[in-house]
Amino acid sequence: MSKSDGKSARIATPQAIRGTQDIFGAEAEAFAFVVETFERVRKLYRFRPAQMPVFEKTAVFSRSLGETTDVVSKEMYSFDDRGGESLTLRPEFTAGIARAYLTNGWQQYAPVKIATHGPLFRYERPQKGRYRQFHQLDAEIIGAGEPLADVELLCMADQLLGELGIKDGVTLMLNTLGDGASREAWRAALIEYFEAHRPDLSEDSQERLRKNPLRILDSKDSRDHAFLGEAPRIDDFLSGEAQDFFGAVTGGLDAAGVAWTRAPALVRGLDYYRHTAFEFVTDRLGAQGTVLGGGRYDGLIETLGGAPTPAVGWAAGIERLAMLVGGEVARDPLQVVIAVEDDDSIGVAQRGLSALRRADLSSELVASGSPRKRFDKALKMQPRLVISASDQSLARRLLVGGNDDPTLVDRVESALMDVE
RNA sequence: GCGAUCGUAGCUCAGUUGGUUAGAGCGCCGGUUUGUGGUACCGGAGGUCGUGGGUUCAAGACCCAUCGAUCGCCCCA
Repeated sequence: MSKSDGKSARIATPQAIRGTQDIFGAEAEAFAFVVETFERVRKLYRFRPAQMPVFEKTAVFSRSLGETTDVVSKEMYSFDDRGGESLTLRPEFTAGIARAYLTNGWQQYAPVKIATHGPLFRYERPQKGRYRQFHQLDAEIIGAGEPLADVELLCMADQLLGELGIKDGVTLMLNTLGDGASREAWRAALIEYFEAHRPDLSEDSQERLRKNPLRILDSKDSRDHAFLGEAPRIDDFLSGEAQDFFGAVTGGLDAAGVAWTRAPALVRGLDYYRHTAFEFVTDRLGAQGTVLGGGRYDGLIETLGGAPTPAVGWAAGIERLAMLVGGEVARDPLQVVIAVEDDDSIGVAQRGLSALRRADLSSELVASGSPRKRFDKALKMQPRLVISASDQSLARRLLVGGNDDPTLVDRVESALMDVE
């Protein structure tokens, strides 16, 4: 076969799907750090681990999120399976957890604190910190109607951000949407108010007026800003109970030493939210400012056919948290490298490598390339200790670094005791 | 779904108003040197210039389309 034939037979490498990511290197270290930190904090707050399927019957999401929301109407990955049933890759955690709570009888554990994390899917235009397959941390308390639950969740979120070392520049924006009656009265007043100014609103907000009037409040269009100051405020529609509830939440946060800022225009995109709504926001991620968000969703379980059940929860984008953590995450240090400086010593090197790893010492072997360059190659890997394998022994050792853990040498010696 | 910017070795980038065989640094591989806190020198491999059309005697460069990335809008974590 000629050379040109070989070229024409070349196989094209399939591309990754738009909006998906291959995470490696520093990004992967940061990602893992976020998940590990979440797991640790999760245990401190005694949230129970749970795993839900990545796909559900489409109704799980369409019913709970509302048919008209953008998420349901144009952002879901839905498909028919071989049996003709419409399934959907989960665009969020909450609906699936609520479904699992009902179908598995988790009521018996109520109030139950659940934490999970994993991939979510939304068909959106990708940009910084926003992907079609993205990953979230999630914490929920189901079956608890007390403001104490809201406070616990917020404390947990605050501590998580603290332990990730990213609290600088991140603020907790807090609001209440009131109970169902408060929320509806406020919503009606907002519609009436904005309807009167309809012709002067931006095109987007005219559309919002029809689909999601609360969202006009955080419009970025300057044409809308003139009307926001005079707009009806939720505080004027709160029932006594709703006021007390919010007061208990803010009081609890103050007692716990969690800083917060009242954000009267903060609303939730999804209809099932009541009472507490919150977002931890930053100005360091461009348009994707929300780093963690959630609230109380007392109405959700009913929309899935369950008994009225109070619940609160939050979710946080792992990619966004990882970006804030940035390059501050170091890889786990490499403890030992064995440089095989002549090929006759490969056997003793392999025996030594196994012994080191069984002794819980992270180790690598350098046995390829020019033998004379292997020691330099080992040094370049920045281990704590380099062992030279030559003349069929592991005799020569070099500690790398000034402030070494003296026990490392002892551990290596005892691990290698039977090798030579 | 809308608008804008950008796609050249593994990575970061250069490539003049279109003009021979597309370059550099880093990284990788090999040789020599050094003989151990990351040496120095020499050599080598590696590119359908995102992809497909078009204009032209001639396209990495210009035009169109497409795919992807980035930054906004929308939406949302």
